[in-house]
Amino acid sequence: MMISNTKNADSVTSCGSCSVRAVSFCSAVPHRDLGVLARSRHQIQFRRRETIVREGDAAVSFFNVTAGIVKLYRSLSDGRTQIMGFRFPGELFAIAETSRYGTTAEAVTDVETCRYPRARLKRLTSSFPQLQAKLLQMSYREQVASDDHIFLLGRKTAREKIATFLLRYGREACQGIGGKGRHVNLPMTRTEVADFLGLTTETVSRVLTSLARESIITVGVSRSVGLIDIDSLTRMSGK
Amino acid sequence: MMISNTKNADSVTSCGSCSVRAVSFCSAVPHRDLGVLARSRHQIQFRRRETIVREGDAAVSFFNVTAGIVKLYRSLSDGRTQIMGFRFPGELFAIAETSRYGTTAEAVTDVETCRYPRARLKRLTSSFPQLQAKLLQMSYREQVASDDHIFLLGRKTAREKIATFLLRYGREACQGIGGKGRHVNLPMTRTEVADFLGLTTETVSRVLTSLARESIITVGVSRSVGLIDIDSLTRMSGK
DNA sequence: CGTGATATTGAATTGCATCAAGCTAAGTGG
DNA sequence: CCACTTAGCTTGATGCAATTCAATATCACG
Repeated sequence: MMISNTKNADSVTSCGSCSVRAVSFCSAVPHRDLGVLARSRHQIQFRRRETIVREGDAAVSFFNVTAGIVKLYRSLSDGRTQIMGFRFPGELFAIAETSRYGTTAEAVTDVETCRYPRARLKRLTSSFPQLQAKLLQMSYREQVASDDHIFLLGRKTAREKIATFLLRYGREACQGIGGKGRHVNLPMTRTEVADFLGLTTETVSRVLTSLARESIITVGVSRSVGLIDIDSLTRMSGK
Repeated sequence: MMISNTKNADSVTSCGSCSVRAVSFCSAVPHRDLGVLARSRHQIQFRRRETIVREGDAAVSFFNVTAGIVKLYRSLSDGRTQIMGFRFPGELFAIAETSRYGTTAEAVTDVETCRYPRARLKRLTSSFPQLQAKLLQMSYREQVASDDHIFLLGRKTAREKIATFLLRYGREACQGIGGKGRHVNLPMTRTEVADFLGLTTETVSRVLTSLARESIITVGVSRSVGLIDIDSLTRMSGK
């Protein structure tokens, strides 16, 4: 069994040939300076279910996702858990300038990241002023996503929540997978979907089977969902 | 009756003597360059209930609150409304780099703002690199607040929501008002509280009277609330 | 092929919403 | 300055969407 959290020589990628560079914050670093960036980061992998950073711990690193999906969440001692959001390849997490991490980050799938010391960030942004503009842009985009999520949690019904989720994350999570682009393999469990949408697993399950009975979706094995009637889903997503 | 939305000569403030400068984004502009900033902005007032920007409109300006409170919200055609957050003096809104405003902004109290053309922002940030760092810091702080709100909406009960709100916004909204620092005059209506917390006005009212019966708070006239047993409130806020 | 983790389904419960009055306070115009 | 008006707030009765509790079913994996 492979030990995780270790650099795996096979998978070390140079920044120049990185698959997420185009969409990631590193796109703000000029090509000829990528060496500076590469020297600042460690490439770290995590296996599904592994905790990457823990809410409340001293915030020493920030991360860039290069492969896989990360969830950011908070839990109460009584077990109530809310997932604030997911991070996909090219997205950053644990970057807010606070002394302690504000959320726990956990690998939803096997994940590859670049880890940077936060202390290095100041030096990087002063070396590459574009970087700050890029970080700001990414932060604003996150804010828009948070506002969407706030509306969903505060005012949408279970059906609307699920419809929104299937359209929004189904697509994002599995671009390029499945026939006709409307068959998605959800990477997250029912519990994770529920903890994201402010529901229970039972309710998620019930809504999915009810949508399937109405032939709006199909529910297959291993978290595959077919989006049959996207128009209905869109209408019921409450937009 | 005064016409709103007009510059009122009496209340024009120079940036140098602005009451919110210390805490606002303009603190990143050196004192000797405040003239540049002042020439970029219009000071605009809004009366309680006035809409400042409308969701979906072309995003031409961003605003800095200098007095009063602004709410940011989205509505569905069926009337469901969710307030994403409030903006207090020194805070920015409508600044995310999108072509259209993502939320409606409305004055909760009489409000004074500085309005800037978005087109000017690029020039300002390139003139004052500190500004970008400040904007990023403010954006991250907002993100933390959004995460708090997401948890509240997704996982807290009505009582926990109200307790959290009273502690968090009661204090913030009325610093310096009232005896012993624990008597707050909520500036927002029950409907606004409800639309912020994902509840109905009736539930807000019921929870408040129930907390009053338990002598945890007192509910007075004109939205004044006395926080009697702050420890109980803190415990029940679900932190 | 068995075992633990995930997912579904059913029945009962409940927290909050909805519907429906009434009440209170703050304006507003006479 | 007072009666009228209306927006805002409270309270009560009832309904229902989603949770909770409890089995069972199915999948993934060694």
